[in-house]
Amino acid sequence: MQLIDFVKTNELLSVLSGQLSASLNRHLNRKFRAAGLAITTEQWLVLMCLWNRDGQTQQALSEQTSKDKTSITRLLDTLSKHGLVERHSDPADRRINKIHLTEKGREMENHAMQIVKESFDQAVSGISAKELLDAKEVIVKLLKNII
Amino acid sequence: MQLIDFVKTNELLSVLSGQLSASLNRHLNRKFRAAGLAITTEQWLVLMCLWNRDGQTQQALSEQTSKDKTSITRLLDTLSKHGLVERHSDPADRRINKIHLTEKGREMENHAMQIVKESFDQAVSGISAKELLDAKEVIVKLLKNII
DNA sequence: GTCTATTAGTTGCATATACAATGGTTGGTT
DNA sequence: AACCAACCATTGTATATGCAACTAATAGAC
Repeated sequence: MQLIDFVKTNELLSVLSGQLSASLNRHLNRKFRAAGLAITTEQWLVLMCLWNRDGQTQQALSEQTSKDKTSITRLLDTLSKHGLVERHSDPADRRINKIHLTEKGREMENHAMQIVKESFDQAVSGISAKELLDAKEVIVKLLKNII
Repeated sequence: MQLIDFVKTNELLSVLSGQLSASLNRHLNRKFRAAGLAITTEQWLVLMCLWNRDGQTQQALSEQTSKDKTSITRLLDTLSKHGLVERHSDPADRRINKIHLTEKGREMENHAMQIVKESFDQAVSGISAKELLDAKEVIVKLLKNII
């Protein structure tokens, strides 16, 4: 079998998942922008961790988001530049930064999550809960295989 | 229902798909590097289009890969810098660049596709063909919903 | 107590991505 | 022929990402 055929018939799933991820990101980014929210999907993911529990370390954010700690450093640079979070050095362990939402960052939660919900509802329309659950399980299996 | 709970229970699929895509990319990038192949997953996707049919326009590559044409311009800048492709201006329509593989770019096909196959086999191990097919169909439905 | 290993975070470098605006080119309309 | 709309590609700007190498601080071994 030609390798190119192998890809055409089988491997598309990984390409498809990339396109799905990119499409979802683009879609949500445009929704945020259209709503006047100056955040990206990636920033939203970090903010969501903080809305869930404020004052986490960069390491913890890195683990929850599955992003490299370098990416977290720079995402927080941007969020900080935009006045949504602040780094507070921990006096008990000076290696650590505790990341805290600003008032502006806290206020953004409801609006942002409303946009996300609308975007999600649109994405899953016409797809049954069982289909979504099954797909989710397959994705989790795939993820475990390539850790 | 708190929006944060909504995310925890339902919306994870889009976050998961992002993590799957990022993980697959990282995994394949590392495999390429370990094999001494100086390409990225994104570059491989473009090269695969050209291995399938050489001499395509940037517009065509943009459509096949679902990437912005700007991204294609810059991916081709990199591929060209690395000596894997060449832009040939079309004399019949000078707006168009026809993208051609170099010898080096052509030679890379078998090795790269072998790496991809290994990576794919690892990712799908223990997952049935039906599960993969079903998941693929759900992904396609999601994609259609957010075009 | 000192030395070493580990941990947290940052910086340098390369790559990838998108949107907006721009430069040329072509083709259809009049 | 002149004009305008549509099209292809590029550039400017901002963001995101990862790996390697680094600094600083803590924890553990002896």
